[in-house]
Amino acid sequence: MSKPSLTPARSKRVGSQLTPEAIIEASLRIAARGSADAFTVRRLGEELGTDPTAIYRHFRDKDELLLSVADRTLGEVLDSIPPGLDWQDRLRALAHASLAVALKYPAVSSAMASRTTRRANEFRIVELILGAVTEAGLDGVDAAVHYRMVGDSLLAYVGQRAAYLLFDPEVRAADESSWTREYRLVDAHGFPHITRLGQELAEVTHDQIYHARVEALITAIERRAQAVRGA
Amino acid sequence: MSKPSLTPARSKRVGSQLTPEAIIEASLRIAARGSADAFTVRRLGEELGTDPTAIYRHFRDKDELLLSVADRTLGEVLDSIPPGLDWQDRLRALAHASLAVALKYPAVSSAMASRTTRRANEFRIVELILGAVTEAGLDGVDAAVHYRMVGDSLLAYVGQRAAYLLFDPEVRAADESSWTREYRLVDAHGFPHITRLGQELAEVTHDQIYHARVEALITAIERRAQAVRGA
DNA sequence: ACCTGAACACCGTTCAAGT
DNA sequence: ACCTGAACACCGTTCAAGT
Repeated sequence: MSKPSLTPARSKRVGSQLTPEAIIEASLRIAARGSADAFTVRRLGEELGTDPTAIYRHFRDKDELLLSVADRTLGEVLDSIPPGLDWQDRLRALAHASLAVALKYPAVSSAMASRTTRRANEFRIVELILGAVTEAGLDGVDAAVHYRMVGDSLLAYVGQRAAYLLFDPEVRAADESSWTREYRLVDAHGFPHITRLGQELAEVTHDQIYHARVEALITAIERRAQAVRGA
Repeated sequence: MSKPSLTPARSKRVGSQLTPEAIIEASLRIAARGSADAFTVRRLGEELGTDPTAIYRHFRDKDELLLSVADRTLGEVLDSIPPGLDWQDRLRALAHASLAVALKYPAVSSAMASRTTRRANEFRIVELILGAVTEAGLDGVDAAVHYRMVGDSLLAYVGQRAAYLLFDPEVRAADESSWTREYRLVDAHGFPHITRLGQELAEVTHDQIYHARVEALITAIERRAQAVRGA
């Protein structure tokens, strides 16, 4: 990672001021490098060609910057959801886009798994989910609770996947191989199910789990809507 | 946090050696203090009355210690699941116990949300979930995928709740109040659903969301079992 | 064989000093 | 008004030195 000889890092900073916009974009570039490049204040200074502490002139602290950066990634999620879908496919498209963006910017998504940006694009996603559960037939408390179920679950899922991407390669390798190593060595009498399903457990894919988790949310909404209609 | 005058911190370390056991127990005591006391190597040294680096004689690194500590907390989860429940109630009891233990040791649960301990108590929990989905009527790939759906979802959920507990009080306060502040100020024409459901969104409880998320998992298993029986 | 403690390579953030 | 850079209070981990 030694500097190339021409420009310091990116824009020359030709007398021009640093802007929140430029800081957010530099953050996205760093985050997009995944585990290869930690998203730190010092690294951000390098990327911007300024002193690391210069960002404190534009953001109160790193957390406030993170919220702004995260809301920008939510914009990317929204942009990739096509119009004209029914509520189920709208939620499927949201899940798909959320995962893609989370894997693109793992440091951001991982840090946001328990958080709220409280910014413009988050409002739009909330409105989108509320529209979906409303179209499904829910209202009032039911709509609010099922919105939170969907929103929190998606956030948790993509955050879980993103965090995994950020671990040391050797930690990840050890976790990944557990189904073909530690779990294959368990006592057959004490653990009959693990023994019987060893092969299948080792071969489960992220895609299968993703599908099961997303469809479980949709089914739950359909179920509740049916119960409400029946009453 | 100045030392009291009598004993250094806990056991006197009366010539006796440090043991993995003592290190794990000290870790659990620190983790149980929540955000009041960060789970760091230096803090662990204080708690044990030894030099912080002494633990490297017993664990390769902090991650390996974390896995051992986490597996101990899984033992607490297992101990609080009563016998004799049908598969649905067994999963409900597992979810309930997992959340309770995660909120008791937030630093551990938060760090484990994307991880595997690959140790004894984890094997027992996997066996428990596989037993439940088998009793529900699933087998082979279906059993494996639905086990992962349940296991990963519970881990993500309790990790999400635990991580939230560890944030600065002011960060948490800002996130919590968003439903009564930022979300109440959105434009009514651009965000009709948020506007209409503002009150309900602000009043949703953790309990309601937890219930919806856990029941969604159980329903998904029931659904798949019905589909398999029908074929 | 195990523990100590200095040291290293990192973090986020503050604040006086520069322009 | 904004950026710089030294400094502070932290991290996890290594390694030579002690016992």
